Amino acid sequence: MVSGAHVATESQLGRSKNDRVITRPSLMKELAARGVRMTAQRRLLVGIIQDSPRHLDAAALLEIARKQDPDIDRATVYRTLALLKNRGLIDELDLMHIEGEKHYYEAKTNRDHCHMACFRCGAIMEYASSSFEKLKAEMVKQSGFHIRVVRLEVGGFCKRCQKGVTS
Amino acid sequence: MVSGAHVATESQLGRSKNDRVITRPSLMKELAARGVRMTAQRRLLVGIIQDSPRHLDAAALLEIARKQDPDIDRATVYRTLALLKNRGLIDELDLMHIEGEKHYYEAKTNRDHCHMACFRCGAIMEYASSSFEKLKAEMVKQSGFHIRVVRLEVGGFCKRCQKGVTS
DNA sequence: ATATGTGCAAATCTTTTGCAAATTC
DNA sequence: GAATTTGCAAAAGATTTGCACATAT
Repeated sequence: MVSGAHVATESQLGRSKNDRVITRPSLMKELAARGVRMTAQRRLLVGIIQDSPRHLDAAALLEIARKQDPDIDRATVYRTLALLKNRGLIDELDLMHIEGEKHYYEAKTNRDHCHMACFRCGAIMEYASSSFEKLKAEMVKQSGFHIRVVRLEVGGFCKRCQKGVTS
Repeated sequence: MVSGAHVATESQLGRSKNDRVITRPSLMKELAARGVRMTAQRRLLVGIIQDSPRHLDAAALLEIARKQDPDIDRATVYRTLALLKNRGLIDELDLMHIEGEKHYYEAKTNRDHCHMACFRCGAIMEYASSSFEKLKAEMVKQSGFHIRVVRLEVGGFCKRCQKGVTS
């Protein structure tokens, strides 16, 4: 695939065709495979992250989780996120700090992809392409660096918002 | 330039040849061109950012600045960084949160480049290549997104640290 | 002279931590 | 039953803000 590229809004994630498809392996299975002890809270939080159509920050995740379990604590959310992050099961995003300094999370996908954040409307678009894979391969080859995590984020203005941009 | 790529440690920045050279336009001139009012503190802070061979966080910048002007305040540092960031004159980096949640800054360079952070030794390597430029061009073309800022960061293990990595 | 920038101190926002009680394997 | 996880409450780290005074053009 030479020019293959795919732009997807979050809700379209996984619906494109062939090798452009972005999928998310089951977090639950990955945790089981790693022999991680599962508690009720972990199952709840992991399930929410797995299924969320949008990128959640810790506060949003907590809020959603509390609908199921009002007693769940902020600290548990952070501890679970750390657990998942350390095992490489979720990616951490800033989304160009479009809103505060908090972090956003998403279940690791089969392909690394870029997040494009619109400074005007706040939309987040995802972009995966073979060019990105090539760039990564090139970096590895030329530097000998062993890549664990990649984060490519772009800030600017989406197509719709470009008209009338002043600042 | 097809396979052209350049890996540089921070101190090597700008020393590679031809179109691989990474340079930093003068912040001072850019500010003047934008008609920004210059104060003694701004000159001091901007000069430090311009000349620093390493990526500075707000606290480090403050500390260095205080050697020249012991009265300069943290708030001024943050306000100056915001000014530069808003005008697109500096880039903000996380360096994969290799050390806390703070941000690091660098004067905008003529070419976007990737930062590779080694989780073991903490080294930061920079990587610019035509492939990166191509990827950006492709994103713009396919999505219609107008790019203002790009951030590509990689975490992992540098060549030297790969032997004996367990976790 | 007027608009803008600064220091100070307090506030805010996000994330982390120590510890006793609860839960999992 | 031993080891791990949780809630709570407090702390920590990074950044922002209101306001009276100082500075730049």
